[in-house]
Amino acid sequence: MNTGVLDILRNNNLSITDSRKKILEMFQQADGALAHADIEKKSKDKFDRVTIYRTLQTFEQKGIIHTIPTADNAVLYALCKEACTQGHHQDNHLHFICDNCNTTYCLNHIPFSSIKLPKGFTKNRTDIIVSGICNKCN
Amino acid sequence: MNTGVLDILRNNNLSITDSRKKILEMFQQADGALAHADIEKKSKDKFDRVTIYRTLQTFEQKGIIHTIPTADNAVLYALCKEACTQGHHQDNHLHFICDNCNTTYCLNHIPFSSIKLPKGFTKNRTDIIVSGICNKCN
DNA sequence: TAATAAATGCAATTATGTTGCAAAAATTAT
DNA sequence: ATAATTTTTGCAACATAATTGCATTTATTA
Repeated sequence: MNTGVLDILRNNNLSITDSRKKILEMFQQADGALAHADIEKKSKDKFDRVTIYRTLQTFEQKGIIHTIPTADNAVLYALCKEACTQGHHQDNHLHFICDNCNTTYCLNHIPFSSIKLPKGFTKNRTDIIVSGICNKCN
Repeated sequence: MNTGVLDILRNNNLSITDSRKKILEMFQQADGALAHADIEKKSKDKFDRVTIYRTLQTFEQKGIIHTIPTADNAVLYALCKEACTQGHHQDNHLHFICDNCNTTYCLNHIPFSSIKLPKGFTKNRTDIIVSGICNKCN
């Protein structure tokens, strides 16, 4: 458990601190996406709000986590499963948000055909967000 | 121009007010997506911020506009092209956001294969957001 | 045109995110 | 192992975004 977390931090040249370890563990255990607010709630009176913002930002820059856009103005973060490098995320997979329990799943294994854009458009990042009811709520 | 706006409001059982007319017109003229902030800027010292919030909310509920999730926590709104009814949006089309000029395009005509979810998952809404450089900036 | 219903604008409040800086912790060099 | 250096944290202050209640204004209906 803890070993993976330490490795991730070391591999990314990040100082090993309490907050980084704890927040990374949360993502591993969540097995889904977390919002800033979720982390704040789960780590009751542990870390400052600012620390959480900065930690998420650092993780995102390093390619440890990626953002998932949602329609309701709440940015979600999830662990990058594939090989992301600093500034170049490769998480072009599918995200599913349950309208009922609000859990966000990363459905890495679901394929989707690559999207052809009109002439003159260059693709950088693709986000597919499907919402509906998940298997637990159905 | 104005006729269409009035029809839309009437068809949705909405009182015809100045702000609703103006904001609807903005969407029609924009031919793309608008953020709350865009509307606030375009309608200089005309409507209260709160009115804009409430108008957008009303339009969204009625199925006149829909939200477009973005990675940078800025919710965008655009006119619904297809037949949306209250609470049931059908805007399962593609959105393209230019990383350079920030314009958001609704690429209705681009097809994409429908996405098959794992067993137990029910699909309600699909959002595909592609970001990159648009034809004007390329 | 009067009565009723709905929408607006203002003020106050809450939530969300950012910045600078001193204290604390982690890394490194000795 | 300890001291010097660098990085991170937490606090305070600030800035922005969004929500709520209520009185006034505007639109709809009778």
